[in-house]
Amino acid sequence: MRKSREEAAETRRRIVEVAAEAFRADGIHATGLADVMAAAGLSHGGFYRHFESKDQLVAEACEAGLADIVGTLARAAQGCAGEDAFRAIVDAYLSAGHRDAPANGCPFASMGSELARADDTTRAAAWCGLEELVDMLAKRMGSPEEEADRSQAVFAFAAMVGALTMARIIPDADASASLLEDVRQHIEMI
Amino acid sequence: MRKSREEAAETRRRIVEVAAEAFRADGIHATGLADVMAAAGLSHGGFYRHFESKDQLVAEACEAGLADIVGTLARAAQGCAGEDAFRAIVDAYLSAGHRDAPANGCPFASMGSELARADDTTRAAAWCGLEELVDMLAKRMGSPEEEADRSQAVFAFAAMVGALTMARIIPDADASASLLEDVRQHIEMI
DNA sequence: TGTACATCAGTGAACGCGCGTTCACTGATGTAC
DNA sequence: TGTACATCAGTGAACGCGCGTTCACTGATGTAC
Repeated sequence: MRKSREEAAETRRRIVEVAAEAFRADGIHATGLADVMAAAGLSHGGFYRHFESKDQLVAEACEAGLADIVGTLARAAQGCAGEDAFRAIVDAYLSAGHRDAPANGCPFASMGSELARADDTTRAAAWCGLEELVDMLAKRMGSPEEEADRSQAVFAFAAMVGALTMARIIPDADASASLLEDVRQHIEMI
Repeated sequence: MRKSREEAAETRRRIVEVAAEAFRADGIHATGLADVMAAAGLSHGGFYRHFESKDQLVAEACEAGLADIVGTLARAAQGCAGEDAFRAIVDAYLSAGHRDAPANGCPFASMGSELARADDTTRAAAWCGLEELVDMLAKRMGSPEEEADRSQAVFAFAAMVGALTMARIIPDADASASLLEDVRQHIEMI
């Protein structure tokens, strides 16, 4: 039953991808390795041929989820220049679509409080992703000073993460939507 | 071994209090009922004399945690008037002390992503607490229009929740502190 | 007020279940000659 | 290029453990007369 090296690498990649979705959809703790392996079309016994532990998978899945949202937001800004690009990113992040599809969205909003308790490797990966996201926003702010751009980008991103997290908690659809809209408008006035 | 009605009510109150701390410290999923009951000085078998399910405890603990942070922030603002009171609340929320003591802090920051997956009762309780926190901030903003105050308070609180969540994820102490400081300064310029 | 009995807060053991992890096994792949 | 053998990706069953929940039991509290 041995698979070729390329097939094995593809399997590993698929496990990380599936895990990145499952952890964001259901939470890290609530997602079992058997769930992940089944979603990848494998029996769970083979997990340890690819990873040392669940923690290692969490770290890699976190990294993958961050690369995912970085890509999604970059695509949302494509074709827009300067502040329009900034607005496009904020709009995409604070959209009902993003709120309702955590599995493909921002790991900070979908697993933020679990990441705070994750091990050093995972938190380092999360930090690295945060820097990418902040840089991405900062480059599209266009104020005179670079330092000010970065600081504003941090502020904007914090508001985005908090708003999306709370929009998912609020059980009332209208209240959830108007929270997103409130925060969107204020960020775009920065 | 039966206890008096008052003793039983006190026991119940203690279980909720202890759970509110444990869930915020370690997460909802990672905290077992046996842990909670042991921390309350009880064997875990007696849990169902007081609650129908873990979910019910989660809802009540969420409510208790929110009342906790509302009280803490109100106390922080005591003796300050108008915008000084607003600033005092923001400072307390975005402090290193709050970051390093999640067990007694804001449930949105410590369990935000888990609350998004909680049942309707818990999410309703969380929403209710959110309204209280936003009102509390709004009343201390002092702009001409009440509507504008509320909208700014929502924005400020979203940034506070996002900032604290990320400050807990970032493994580097300096970077964590400067994120809090960045966001604090921007909120106080609103 | 005193007595008889029902109630029920809390104990401690047990339930079935799913968790992360391990392991013997399989057979196709990769390697050495 | 062909053959012999080592490697190892994936299977499926099992490990010990902790989970949420249930239950028989205890004895002090509350209630009815």
